[in-house]
Amino acid sequence: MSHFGRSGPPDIRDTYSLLVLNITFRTTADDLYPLFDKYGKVVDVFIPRDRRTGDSRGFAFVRYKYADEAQKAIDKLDGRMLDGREIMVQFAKYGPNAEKIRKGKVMESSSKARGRSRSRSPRPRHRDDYRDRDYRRRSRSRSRERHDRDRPHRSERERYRSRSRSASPDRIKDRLRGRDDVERRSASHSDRSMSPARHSPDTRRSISPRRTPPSRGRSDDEHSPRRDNGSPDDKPVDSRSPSPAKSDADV
DNA sequence: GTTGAGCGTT
Repeated sequence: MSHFGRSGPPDIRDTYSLLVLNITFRTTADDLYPLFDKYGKVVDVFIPRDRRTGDSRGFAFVRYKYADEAQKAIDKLDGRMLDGREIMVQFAKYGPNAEKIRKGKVMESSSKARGRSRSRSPRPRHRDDYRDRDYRRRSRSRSRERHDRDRPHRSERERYRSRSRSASPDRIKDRLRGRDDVERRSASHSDRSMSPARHSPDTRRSISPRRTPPSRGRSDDEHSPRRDNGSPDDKPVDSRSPSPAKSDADV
């Protein structure tokens, strides 16, 4: 898409990766290519996008063939106003495949680079953690995260349970309230009846398209569809010392 | 329709 119609990285043997930050969410590689290409030979321009929405994340990667050109672009494009926003251009530090990058230059597996890389790593673990979180959360915008957190969406499962009223622990609570339960139920009924959405059959489907799946409903119902259990054979260590485990716990 | 610190893909 953003690779000029090509797929995947073209070729990174001796290219300098530049990181462009603070760009607008509408900025595309095509917009950055002519801008950066003016200061040097741009090998490729890539803009990470969200896999869910496909929207730009707000930064792009520009690959230069020579460092002098890249440096020049940084000096010229860094701080430039783009679409009403000041963009920041700097050398990329971490490669897509954790390759050895020095000063934004992508070098092949060099033995000497490895030794130096060790002492030249001020904060490598910080990045690893960030990447893991990124893949899991996939949320780039902090505001959005805060927004989601603001909303105690509770687990969808809990919501469903409240409506289904088929929970065992809830039963105890209901008994304590007794009449409250009746009233609540009545209100729920009234509320449901008042729901105009019920009028539309299409809306009903929109309410929970992936909820209440007759096929895998059982699995989703369970809090832990995947667990270590199931195949104890997978853990030979347990079989080796099943007894001492308790001893250690006591101590 | 929103957002704004950061580091990447078939």
